[in-house]
Parts: sequence; C-alpha cells; structure tokens
Amino acid sequence: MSEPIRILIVDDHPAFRIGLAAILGTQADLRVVAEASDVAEALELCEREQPDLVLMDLRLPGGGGARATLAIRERFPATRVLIVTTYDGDEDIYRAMQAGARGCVLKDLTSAELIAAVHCVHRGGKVLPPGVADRQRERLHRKDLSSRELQVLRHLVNGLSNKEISRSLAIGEESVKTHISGIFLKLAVNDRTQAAIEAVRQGIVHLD
Amino acid sequence: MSEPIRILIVDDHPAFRIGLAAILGTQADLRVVAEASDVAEALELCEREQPDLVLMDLRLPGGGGARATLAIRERFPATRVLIVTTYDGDEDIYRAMQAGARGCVLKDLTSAELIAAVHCVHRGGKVLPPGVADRQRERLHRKDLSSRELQVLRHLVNGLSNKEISRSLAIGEESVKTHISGIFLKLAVNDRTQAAIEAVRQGIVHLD
DNA sequence: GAGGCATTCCCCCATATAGGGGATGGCAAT
DNA sequence: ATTGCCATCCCCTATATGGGGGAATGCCTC
Repeated sequence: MSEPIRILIVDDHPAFRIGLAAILGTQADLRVVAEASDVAEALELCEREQPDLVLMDLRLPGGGGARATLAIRERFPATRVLIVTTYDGDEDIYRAMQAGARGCVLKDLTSAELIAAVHCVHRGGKVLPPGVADRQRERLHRKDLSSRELQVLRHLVNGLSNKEISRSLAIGEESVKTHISGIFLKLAVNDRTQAAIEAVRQGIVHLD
Repeated sequence: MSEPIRILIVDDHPAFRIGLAAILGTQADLRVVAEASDVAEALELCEREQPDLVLMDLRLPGGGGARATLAIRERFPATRVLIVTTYDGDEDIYRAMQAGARGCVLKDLTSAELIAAVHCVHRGGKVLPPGVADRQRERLHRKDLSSRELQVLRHLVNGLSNKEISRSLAIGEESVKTHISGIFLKLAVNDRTQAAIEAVRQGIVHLD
C-alpha cells in the first residue's frame, strides 16, 4: 500500500472537526495529521506537518478561508486545499477558488461524498457542488462590482443613506448615486433594500 | 452506577452529528441512542427510543428546531430538549425556549462545555450562552411585532415596495406605511433598508 | 364601560431615492 | 492613439419614502 494522504482540518467548530476526522479516519488511506481552529494555527501546522491536503472551513476567525487558502498556496504549493462551506451561495467560495482551492464541498454532505471528494482532489481533480458550478459559469458573464461599488454597497448594507455614504467616502452624493445605479445593474435589482438583501444572500457583504 | 442518559441527536449535517456523538460517547454516563436529520425522523425516533434528552439543531429541514421542540414537548413531556445553534443572535432561539427547550448551546463550544451543558440540562437546569441571556432580558422590554407587521416585514425583506406590499396583502398603501412605522419603532431603525438587514440579522425573517 | 391595542384608512409635507440624460479626467490594455 | 472602464460631478424629473398629525373599527382585558 502507498503512503496515506496526510490531511489538515481547519474549522473553528470543535464538534465539526471531530466529525470530519471521524469520517476520514475510517479510511485506511487517509490520515488526519492535525486540526486547526483559525488561520494562524492553520499556517503553523502546515509548516510543521506539510500535509498533502487541507480541509478548510470557509468562515474562519482571523481572516476567512479565502485568505487562508491564498497564504497556504503561496507558501506550500504542493498542498491542495478543499473548501468546506455551509452555504452554496457564498461569494467567498469563488474568492477561495481563485486563491487556489481545488474544490468545495457543502457541510451537509454525506460521509461517502466527503471521502470521494478528498480522493478526487488529491488525485488532482476538482470538486464543486452542483449549484456552485452553475453560478461559476454565470459569474463569467456577470460583471464584478468595482472596488468603489463594493465600498458603497458595504455602507448601504450598514443602513447609511446616500448622503451619509457620500460624507463617509468624502465624495459627492451624485457619485454615490452613480455607484448605486451600477450596483443595481450588476445585482439585477431596482432598489437599495433588494441590493442590501442580495448582497447578504450572496455573501458579498457579511453581517457582523 | 445509575442508568446512562439516553440522547437523541437531531441535525441535518452528518459530520456534525458524528462529531457530537463522538464527544458525548467519551462519557460513560451518556449514550447516544439515535440520530435524526429532520423533524419527521426526530419525532419517529423519539417515539421509538423515548430518549431522556434531545440535542436539537435550530435550523432544520422540515419546520425548524422550534417547531420540532414544540412537537416533542407535547408528545413526550419527560424528554428534555437542548438547542444547538450556530448564531447566538437568532430569533428562533427564543421561539424554541418558549416552546419548552431547556437551554441552548453554540456550535463552536468545546467538548467539555457541551458535556457540562448536557449534564446540567438533564439535572433539570437551564443553559444559555452569555449573549443570549442578555437579549432575553432585553426582549421583555422590546415590544413584539404584531402578526400584520411580521407579514409586512417579510414582504419588505423580499424587496417589495409599499405599493406592492399593499397589493399583496389587499390593504391600502397607507396601512402599509403605518405598519412599517411600527416596525421601525420596534426594531429601533429609521429606514426600510436597516429594517430588512436587522430582520435578517436577528433571524426574524430568514433568507431562502 | 373604559382603556389599550391592532388594524385600517385619511390628510399634508419634506426629503430620499431612482432613472434619464450628459460631461470630465485618469488609467490600463490593445 | 483609440477604446473601454472607473470615478467623479452636474442637470432634470418622477416617484417612493418617512414623519406629523388624526380617526374609525373591532377585539380583548380590566
């Protein structure tokens, strides 16, 4: 038998880490070598254990899974990252994929699906939940929000009026209106309330 | 030694169920007798296993943990329910508590905390995360939204204008404005975007 | 029956917002 | 150098929204 696949689990929920480790531990060719609960710990354990694969939660204290993925890919190019997420509509999935993640699985998947996904990614394959693959194609057509539009959207979600946003960004209220029109267009909505809800629903802006 | 505490785990995430079961399984006086992944299955297994304690996820396919708690408390009064939730700001926590749950723990709690909570609840105690207890007191002062206001708020979160809401509910636009003013007052906000965000943040209205 | 509250509708009015048009300069890629 | 995108600001106008009143109905409670 060849060497087992060495796996690092990164998730801030202890019970979920234990569940993942228990599922993976049933397979002879998989070995969970370490568990981390935040980004800093994950990087430290990557350094020490040099895992073949990192199973990474998307929502993570200390930066989020996307940033952690980028850091790992830069320092340990041989390590493959598989994202684990609760919501298949989360915008951060695409940020993590762009940062070099090899795939993504949902937290409600079965044990067999998880094991299959780990094997697939380790062999160099990609894994994407059905809904995510579709949206990734849509995203190619969807125009991304500009950085300024993102700033405005964040303020909008925080409940600021156009006037307040303009003061906060030190630009004219007219400019805010222009950016908001762009946001409406790109999110395919027609008022600020829908824009705020859509931003949260798609994970473009996070609450708290 | 006395009989072990018989526990039913209800959660739609297999990995999380396994993690919880693994944590509780380390204790000689705790026994996980069954696991369910939705409300119907939970009731069925309660019937068959008559567990002492149910560890129940708050967000559940097929009705939600609050409704499941109510159903269990009605049919199996001797069974105690301990809620497990991801977000400590979720409005449904209070619905579940009112439905007869004996307490609530967060999903990111440690193994030791979980075990302590299970013991505490089984002895007849209550367990509440720090933040939740505070908000429960605040809730006594906070006026609840009326049923009509809740309907209006749901439409508002779905992005409808006052006119659209008035058509949808078959009332005048003036009435919608009155209800929305009441919503602003009770949620302590001053425009509809803030109301929508606050409703989602507090779990009063769910997305999807 | 009196008071409280929810629900419904009405008035007026100020402001915020959304949609249309257009203009300018910068910056980067082709 | 031309094209495209971004960001900034300006104009105009129509509608939506929010705040201040008030007022009728019904229902429940004290």
